[in-house]
Amino acid sequence: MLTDVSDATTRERMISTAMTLFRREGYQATSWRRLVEQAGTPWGSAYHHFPGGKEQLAVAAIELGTAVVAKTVRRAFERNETVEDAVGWWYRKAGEALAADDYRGGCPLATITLEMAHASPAITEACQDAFAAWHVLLVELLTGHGAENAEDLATAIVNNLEGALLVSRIRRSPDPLERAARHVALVVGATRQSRAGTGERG
Amino acid sequence: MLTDVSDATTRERMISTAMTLFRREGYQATSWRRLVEQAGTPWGSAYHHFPGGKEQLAVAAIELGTAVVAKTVRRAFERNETVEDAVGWWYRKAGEALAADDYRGGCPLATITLEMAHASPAITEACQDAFAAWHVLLVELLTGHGAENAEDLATAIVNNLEGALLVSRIRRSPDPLERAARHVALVVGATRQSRAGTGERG
DNA sequence: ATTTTCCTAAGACGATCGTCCTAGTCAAGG
DNA sequence: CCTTGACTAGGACGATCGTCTTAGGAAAAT
Repeated sequence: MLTDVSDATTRERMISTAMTLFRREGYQATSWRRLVEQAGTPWGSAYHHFPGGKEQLAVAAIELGTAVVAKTVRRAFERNETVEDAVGWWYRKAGEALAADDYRGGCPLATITLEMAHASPAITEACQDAFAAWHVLLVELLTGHGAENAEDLATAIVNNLEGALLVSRIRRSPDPLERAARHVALVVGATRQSRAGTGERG
Repeated sequence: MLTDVSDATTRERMISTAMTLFRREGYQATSWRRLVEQAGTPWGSAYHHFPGGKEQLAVAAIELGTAVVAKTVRRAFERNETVEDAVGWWYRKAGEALAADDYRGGCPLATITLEMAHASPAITEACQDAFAAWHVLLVELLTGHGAENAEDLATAIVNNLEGALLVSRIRRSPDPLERAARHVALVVGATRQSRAGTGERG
């Protein structure tokens, strides 16, 4: 009853390609036909793997995007001791990915979120879950690293990244993202001062 | 030859409705037919007023959105003395408009920016001009109000608003936007402290 | 060998899209 | 009167969309 390897491969390639195309061009501009062509997956299998249609594919792609971002966040806090360094690493990684993709990418969920926020309940819910998951994860990591007002800080970190990704993308420049990284690092540092901590990086 | 009143009315209604629909549902989901139906303008006049097609309409709608936001920013700095109050007023206004529109709206340019950033050069350029105009305007107003690092501050203000509008919209809650307002006010205040002479302590 | 199950090929289907076109209305200037 | 120009009604056009269907092929199970 477990899915075949080949089966999972076709399905996963569709989801992965969907995430990429939704990120680059959005939901509406991504058609099944162009997706299967880019993914190299059989066109006849679309509604076999996704009987719920394009909407179901989108939900799966959103869940993948959620996991990918969450993984990046966890890695950022694993490889860096202070909150400033972790957030800076995360933002820098996002900027590098954006530039490497010739400013076609950005947040994997931002475009589809704005497009479908009121058009599809299923997609809306998936996007809500994504942002909620990121927020909870960030609060947990921030608290674990001794941050004071983790709720406010997590919101600010996500807000700044989303906004900076948008502005950097349309400007085709890493500048807004880099400014955002310095901005958030400064805010985190200022917050920590009130806590009278150690604040020395290894 | 100046345009007729009736002529301008039809054209302007089309542009205004386009701005609203592009903001709510994006560029791809907004068709000419639904637009003229909503605007109450004649369907046969679409390519008379916009021979450049939907793309030309979009550019006009983006320019309108640019002007509308710029007007709000100017008003914010007219009605408030301090930078904190001005930005807080702006953010609060954005949050009220978002909630009043049942969280369908947000930034009038964000969705179309993400959708068309690589699909249409004309629309891309219009969006670039918009963000550049906002940035220049903000730097000018911030500098006029005695802010120190106006470039960084303007970037942070726009980044936070764009991100907060996205997150508030998908969460259907004013909370991220309100947190962003407090966040920016705090940052502006902290920046002003350093201008008084006290630098970093540690 | 035969049945069952999973997957794919290929396209039909109706709907909707952006665009364009032609005939016609209407107001103003001769 | 007639002419001219701006504007509109209404639909045709080809393309593309998401969805669904039918037939067939390839393993796996019996």
